[in-house]
Amino acid sequence: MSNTTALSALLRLFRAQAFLEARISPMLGSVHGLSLTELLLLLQLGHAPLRRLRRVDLAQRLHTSQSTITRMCLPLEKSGFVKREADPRDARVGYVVLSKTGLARVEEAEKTLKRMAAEAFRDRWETDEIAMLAELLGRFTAALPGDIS
Amino acid sequence: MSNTTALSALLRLFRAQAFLEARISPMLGSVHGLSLTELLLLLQLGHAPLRRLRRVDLAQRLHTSQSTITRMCLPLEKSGFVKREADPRDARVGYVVLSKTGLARVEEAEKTLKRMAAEAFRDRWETDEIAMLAELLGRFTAALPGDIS
DNA sequence: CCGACATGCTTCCGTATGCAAGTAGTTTTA
DNA sequence: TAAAACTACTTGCATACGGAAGCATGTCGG
Repeated sequence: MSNTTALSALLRLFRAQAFLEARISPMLGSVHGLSLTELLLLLQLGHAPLRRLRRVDLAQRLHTSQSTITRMCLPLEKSGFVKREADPRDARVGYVVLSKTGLARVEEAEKTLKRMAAEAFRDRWETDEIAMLAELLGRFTAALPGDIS
Repeated sequence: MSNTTALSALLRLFRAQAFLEARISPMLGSVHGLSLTELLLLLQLGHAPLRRLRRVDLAQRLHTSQSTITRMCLPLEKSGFVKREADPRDARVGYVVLSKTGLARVEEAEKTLKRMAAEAFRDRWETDEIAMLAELLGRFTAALPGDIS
């Protein structure tokens, strides 16, 4: 039954994510002092026009809540990786802008992540199979804003 | 470059997981009163021999810490879904056993999850593509114990 | 023009989680 | 066989997160 296949794919997706996050997150933290979610936030900013996004758009792109964005940005501001910027047209919105140092940091961390991604696929994977996996996974969020890669 | 493809696949995996969890988890909670992680825990027990597992094995299968298992089991015990059982050979280990009511509940919730999985793949997916995705994702954790599905 | 509603963000509170330390029990080793 | 090392589990502490409420601002309809 196709339902069973769909369930298997879903369960394996959750399992693979937990497995990969458990391997990648500690390394990322020890090398660059960034959590995985922080890196994903900075990557979103790096790929956004003018390297800046509204907080509500960040929340949507990361599938998280606005309050999480608010709190995640505090240490990133203290570290100088992002800066706050107001919108002259609408006083409600607060942009999160990636700074120069933030850009440098995210590029370093992206290299590390790229290395670990290659490591995760090192055995048992052909190049076209990795591309196939990326294509299939991309279907879930291809229509949504914020598709890095 | 193959590194870039691997990075894309990894980023899309994280993104797809966040997207799907955001859709599935609230539904699961409102219908069955279970969080996604609780359901995954109960599913592990349901597929284990004698419907029971040591806490340390549960932690390994769910890629989480032992302390999380300890705390997650408390409300599940209160609800009567799981029971504690000692090992006569080794007084250190505490088995977590799925009860009758727990089995019934997990089977209901599994049906819901199966429906939502089918829903997630409803558009833009052929049956063999879903199977392909499941096969590819399974490679990450196929060698590890606790592969449901 | 102004009252009602909508939007963007922050704060408060409850919950979930990992890590380190602590406890109890088992295995290894000298 | 006794001390040391290891294992399974629990607890304390710090952190991360979501949802509801609150606040400021913007928009719409009469």
